[in-house]
Amino acid sequence: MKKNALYKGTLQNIILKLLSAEVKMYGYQMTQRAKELTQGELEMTEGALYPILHKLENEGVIYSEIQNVNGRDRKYYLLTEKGKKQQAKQEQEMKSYIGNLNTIFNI
Amino acid sequence: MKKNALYKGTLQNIILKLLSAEVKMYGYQMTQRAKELTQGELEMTEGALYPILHKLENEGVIYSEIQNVNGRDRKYYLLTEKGKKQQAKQEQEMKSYIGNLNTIFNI
DNA sequence: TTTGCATGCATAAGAAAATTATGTATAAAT
DNA sequence: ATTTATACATAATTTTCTTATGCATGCAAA
Repeated sequence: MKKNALYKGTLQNIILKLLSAEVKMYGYQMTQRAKELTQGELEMTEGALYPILHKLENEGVIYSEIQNVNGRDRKYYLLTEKGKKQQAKQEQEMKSYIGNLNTIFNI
Repeated sequence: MKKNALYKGTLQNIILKLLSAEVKMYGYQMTQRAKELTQGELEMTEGALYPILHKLENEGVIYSEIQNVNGRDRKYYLLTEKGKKQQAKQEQEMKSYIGNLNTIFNI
């Protein structure tokens, strides 16, 4: 099985959750945070991450601010008001999903 | 979001887990059991289910027995020895996965 | 000092894993 | 009689990811 196969379909929700827990985050930071939260098990690839971020920005769920740190540009993302609502909704769906998995795997 | 989007990548594991909890199961029965265990949230489609079953059978993870019940044929599936080992392994991966999701969504 | 690794963003091509649509067939219910 | 539930199957399409590639900077080790 592919390393991140189980996370298919959950990446967008994870990204929004990470964003909701901070004032702002940049892409690379999200990959690192996901990795540390899962003890290295979830390695978000850039090929998956950046297209999702661009799509969310196009939908008005997040917006970005370029910031220069130590002579390097970082693209920080923040939730919009719409995004905060959507995040809360999707978090509930994730909790329901996790509950269902617990039900199934604790038969 | 698509109804079963979150379950993408976990279907095979769910099927094996369901099989491990019974002596044998047939396809349609799996869709019904998945549905009742999740209060109707997970509706496994046949287009997803049957190809997975055929693949698992080709790999020697499960085997099948046709049985006629009330004048109708049912194709029952059972785990092979190899399948039982694989199921146990994948169940551990699922528990780790569920644990990681809990970590992320309980920040 | 240059070589490699980490940081940082981005996109294209391809693969994987589902959905949707369709087909066949029987049993039970309305 | 007609719809709904049961039961299996596959093809076409879509979604979502991986892999590969490209560009660029900072830092540490050799």
